[in-house]
Amino acid sequence: MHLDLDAFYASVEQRDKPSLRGKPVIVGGTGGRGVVATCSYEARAFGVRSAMSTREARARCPHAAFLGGRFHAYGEASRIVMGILRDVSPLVEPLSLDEAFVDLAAGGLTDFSTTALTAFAEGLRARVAEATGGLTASIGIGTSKFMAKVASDLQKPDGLVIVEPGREQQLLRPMAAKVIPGVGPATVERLRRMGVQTVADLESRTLEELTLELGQSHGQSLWRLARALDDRPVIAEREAKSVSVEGTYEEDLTDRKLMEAVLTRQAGQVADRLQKHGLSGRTISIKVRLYDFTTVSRSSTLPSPTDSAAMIARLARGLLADVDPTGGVRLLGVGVSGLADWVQDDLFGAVAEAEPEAELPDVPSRMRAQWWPGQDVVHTDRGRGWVWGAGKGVVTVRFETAETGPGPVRSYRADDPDLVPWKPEPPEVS
DNA sequence: TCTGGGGTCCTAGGACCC
DNA sequence: TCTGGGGTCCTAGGACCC
Repeated sequence: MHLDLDAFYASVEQRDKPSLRGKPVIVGGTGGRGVVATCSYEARAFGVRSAMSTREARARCPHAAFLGGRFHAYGEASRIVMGILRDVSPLVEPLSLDEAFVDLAAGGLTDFSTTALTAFAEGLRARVAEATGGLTASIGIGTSKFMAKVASDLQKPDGLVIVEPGREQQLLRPMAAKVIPGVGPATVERLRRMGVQTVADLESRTLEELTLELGQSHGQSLWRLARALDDRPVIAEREAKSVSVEGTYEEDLTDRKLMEAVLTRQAGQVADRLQKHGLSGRTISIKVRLYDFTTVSRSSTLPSPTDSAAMIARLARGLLADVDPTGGVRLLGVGVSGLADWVQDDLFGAVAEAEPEAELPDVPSRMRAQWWPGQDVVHTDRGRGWVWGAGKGVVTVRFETAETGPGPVRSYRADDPDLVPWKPEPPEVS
């Protein structure tokens, strides 16, 4: 079963503010560069859609209520609904605040006749409405995740569709290929060039044709889904793989110092969230969207995971040095991936995430390292060090350990073949 | 003043290792 | 003159989803 709450954020707003009922409500970014997250059906009548720029939504529906969103309220409503679903079956896979798959066979349900499923689903929709103060949900039920999801979309809002076993292909064949999850604008265009518009067209193509055009993974997935072949299980608990914070600014940023300040603040927010969930990660990334909407990312992987705001900020600022922000930057972001569900002992705050001490005492006079001008941390094959100073072709590195604090200081020739310059270009050391 | 923010998954190339 | 075949890890970018 797939359950989808209708126009979720907008519906919560209309529930909580009676004056908004029956009126167009648009929730999303309200600034000059905002987009629509969700809108009520009254707003959809004016052509407003999710992901549309708020600017355009205002032009189409100037009298709508434009709201920034109260995510606490949405989270609360979501928790209530997910709780009801978990009453039905232990196998509930939330996809977002307003959507979930439920494995009905893993729950108590034994009668899968259409009559019994209809009664069950209508009862569930009534329970959701009652427990949430009137929110409506659309439900789809089928023999796979794919079919359930397709079904829940067919009679939105406030609908219920059950696709009986054996009828999958006849339902899918006339539909546009983009009903298949994973087929977005780019794939639609490639398929169109192949002469594929509908699921039936897709089904007529061989596995070889599709994998050649779309790649192994995507091609095979489409070949299977076009035949309604889908055995993906409902997975109740999925672990997070990354944590990130990003922001688009009303006006493009042009000052590097300001960008560094933004990254530093975002690193703090990322670290807070990591710490709240007991997570830490090895790979620190930044995302930079330039004035022309081109997006670049840079990342760097540490020898061991961190959840330290200072460490993440230091790395993020260092990564920015490798990006040319000429023309202005509209978005900046910081992320941490390669998550581990444990945190290293943090004896010295920001600088305590040293290598295991056993690797440090014997600091070699030569080592492989990554360093570039402006970077104040060096990762080596023997451990981590802080750049103490750099000049006259020499890099001085101070090593620290959690046990002893500041450790030995060593100098390395910057042109030493074993002190490998980090990309992209050999650094000019002045 | 076109085009959010939080994610996931995939691909491709290079370094490196045996 | 000719230079394998697996595998892993890392980085960058892109497509996609809600």
